[in-house]
Amino acid sequence: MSRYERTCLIRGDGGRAIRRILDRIGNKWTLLVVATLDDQRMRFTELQQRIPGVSQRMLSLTLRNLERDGLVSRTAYAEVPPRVEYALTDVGRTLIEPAVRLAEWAVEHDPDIERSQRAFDERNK
Amino acid sequence: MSRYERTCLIRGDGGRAIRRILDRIGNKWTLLVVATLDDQRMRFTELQQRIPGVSQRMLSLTLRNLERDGLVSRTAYAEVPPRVEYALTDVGRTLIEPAVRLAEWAVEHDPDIERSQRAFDERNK
DNA sequence: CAGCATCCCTTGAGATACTG
DNA sequence: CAGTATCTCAAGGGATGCTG
Repeated sequence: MSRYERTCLIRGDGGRAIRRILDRIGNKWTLLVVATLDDQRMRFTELQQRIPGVSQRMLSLTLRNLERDGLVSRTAYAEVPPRVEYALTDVGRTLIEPAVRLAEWAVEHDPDIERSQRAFDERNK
Repeated sequence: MSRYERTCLIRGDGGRAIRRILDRIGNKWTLLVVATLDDQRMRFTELQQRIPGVSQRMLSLTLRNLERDGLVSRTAYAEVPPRVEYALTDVGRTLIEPAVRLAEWAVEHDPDIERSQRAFDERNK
């Protein structure tokens, strides 16, 4: 793939492709939920325990959006007390790979970036 | 790399790694600017023309943050009228690869996702 | 247990006007 | 040309309380 073709994938259609995905995963909790469910299917409360800092409200909203997008499946069992299990779908699992690439980039270049920020702030203070 | 190790890259440190990168690139214009600069170094106005919809203010803010992070270099020439050129740094270029992966994922799975959304909305209307 | 409803505050981002 | 300064609005997200 040429350089032009690569960036066209991002810039194509006025950037709508990249916008759609960032609108989905760019928020605070989505990728954390997906990564947590990669281990195993899980109940609501367990998910909340494994994701430090997430509120009931935000976990609920995040899961509903993921279900709507077809990345997570929701299974409610007719029991008392209620039991609901969430799991990644096949499509949801395919998101892990590019997300991990991004995380690798973040971990690898974070020192450079922090150094650059300090230098910049020093120059412009 | 095991499944556990992969997702730990995302979830590690309470999700701070993924948060840092999403705070950087998750906004509306950053990846578009980076992708546009992948072609060639470019002046402010040219950049604005090539990125449909970006305002002067947002382009300015986006470029300053990218410069602060060390992903974009800014070169001002002492001329009248002023000329300023922006270009990707070496670190900035390394971001293209994972970003393209993400865009590929978006393009590939967008039909699935839109179908899932319509079905979800139909069920819950 | 697994949530929804409400309130509130902060941030992202657009529009407009001005400047070295 | 290449920005900055203000203003404004909408969305994201936290805290709290309630419920089938």
